[in-house]
Amino acid sequence: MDVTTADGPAPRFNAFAASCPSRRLLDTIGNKWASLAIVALGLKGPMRFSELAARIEGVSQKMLTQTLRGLERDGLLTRTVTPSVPVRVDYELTPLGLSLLEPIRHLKEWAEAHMGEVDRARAEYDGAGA
Amino acid sequence: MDVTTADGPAPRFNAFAASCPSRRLLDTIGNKWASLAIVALGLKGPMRFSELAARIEGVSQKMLTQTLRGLERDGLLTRTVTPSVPVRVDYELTPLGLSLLEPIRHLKEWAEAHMGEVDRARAEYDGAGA
DNA sequence: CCGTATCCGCAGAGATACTG
DNA sequence: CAGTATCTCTGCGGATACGG
Repeated sequence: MDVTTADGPAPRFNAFAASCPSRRLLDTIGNKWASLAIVALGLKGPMRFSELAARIEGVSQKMLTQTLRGLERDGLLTRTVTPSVPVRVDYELTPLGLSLLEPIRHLKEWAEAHMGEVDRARAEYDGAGA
Repeated sequence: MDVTTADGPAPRFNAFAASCPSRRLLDTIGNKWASLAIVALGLKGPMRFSELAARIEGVSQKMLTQTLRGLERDGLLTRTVTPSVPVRVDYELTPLGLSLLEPIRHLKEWAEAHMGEVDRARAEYDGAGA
């Protein structure tokens, strides 16, 4: 989709432009359902479609399918279809997907440690404004 | 949207629901321009509005203003207005904002290390599909 | 120089119903 | 059970013009 940047031989990574890998990563894990799916699979191991749907609770079939497809495409998880009478599909993190749990954990830790401050700052800001 | 989690004593953080702090954090740093602004300020120290606009390059005034306001509201940066003849406004990360650079750095490192694999997986997936 | 206000277009999220 | 297809509608994001 991104044809904006010509086609340089990926000279450096520190670009602030859209071609930066970090930006693309944020598009993935910054996505509401994608991060939840990754964390869910990371905590519980392989899961079926309906398990994930129940676990995340709030996601629609469409969004879940779309999200999982994207993650599969990115090589973060595998999709295994067992053609039994009721079809069974299992999703499992690849090593690559598992490795992504680490930075996500750091994010989570920061959130748990500091979101209280953010809430306070927000309340104060809103209060002062009003 | 049930209000069951109205004001509990923050029992656990592992919720997959929207009330989880991690989710809210993702809303912030998952935002295209917010992360770039934070990283820019982290690398270069205090910056003026126009500096940021030039640095990020691609952001509109509206989006930049909106983003910076949001980050200010969250206590991640400070906004200092110097009422000179042409108004001068400086933005600077707070300690809280600086601390956020750490998990972001982890993300960046993962991206630089693994986005190549993601690209390959994506190419293979697309190729096999077609 | 910095910011606000307004309008508009479009991608994406959700609900629903159907197929294998 | 898992997934696709279709429709609608919100609201983000961009361009523009104006104010302090």
